[in-house]
Amino acid sequence: MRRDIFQAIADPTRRAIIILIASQAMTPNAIADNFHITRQAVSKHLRILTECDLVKQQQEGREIYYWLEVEKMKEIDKWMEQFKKVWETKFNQLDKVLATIKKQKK
Amino acid sequence: MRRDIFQAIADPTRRAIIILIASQAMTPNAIADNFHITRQAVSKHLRILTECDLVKQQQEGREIYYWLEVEKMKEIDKWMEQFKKVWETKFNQLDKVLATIKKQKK
DNA sequence: TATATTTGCAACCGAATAGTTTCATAAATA
DNA sequence: TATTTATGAAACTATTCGGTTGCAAATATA
Repeated sequence: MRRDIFQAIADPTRRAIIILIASQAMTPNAIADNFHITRQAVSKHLRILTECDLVKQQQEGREIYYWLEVEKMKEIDKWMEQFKKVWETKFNQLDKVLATIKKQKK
Repeated sequence: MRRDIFQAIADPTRRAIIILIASQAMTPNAIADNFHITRQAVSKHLRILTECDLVKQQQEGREIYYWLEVEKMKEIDKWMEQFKKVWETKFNQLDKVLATIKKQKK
């Protein structure tokens, strides 16, 4: 059972949930109201998101509030940084790539 | 068959391939040398990456060079931007979240 | 206390995933 | 020309995924 943030954000429903609870904590029922899937399916998504620490929860009576651990989202941003270098220096433009191919063929 | 960039980067091998060909174009054989899977498996990953326009290819004789379309990676960065607002304003700190929960319960 | 609400968990199911082996094709080379 | 090399596609397989229904447990309410 692979369980990392990249696999977590792969599913479009989970991405929508993430956005939904990014600015306010919500219960599973309230979250499920926004989708055409069962509350249990939402619960499973929340479990996956919780397992990779993207989401935190706190019980209030019989309700459980879930919210996004925005800090954890930074890990994706961190992974992205290595590409920013490439696209900022514009090293990887098509013509440069083709030049590299020519060079490799020699 | 869902085929989007988020699903594409979900697989760790594909993420490694992406990094590998980010700065230089490579052939499937050369890419496969870096992993403990068959060349055919790499080919399948390249097809998935190509199908969502993350990777481009150009044939040179009997070799085919693959490289990362860095421009396309910006779409991930674009999606991330909505969270940057949240973590920059530090609105989503734990204490604030808990305050929101309390408020909702009233 | 009896009932309603909120939730997570387990079992099940069809589809997708990531890998394999086998094969066909096209280009380079002996 | 015959052979080697580089590649993609097809068929197959075990596992994972995203959903469902049904159920049990805990809390709130009538």
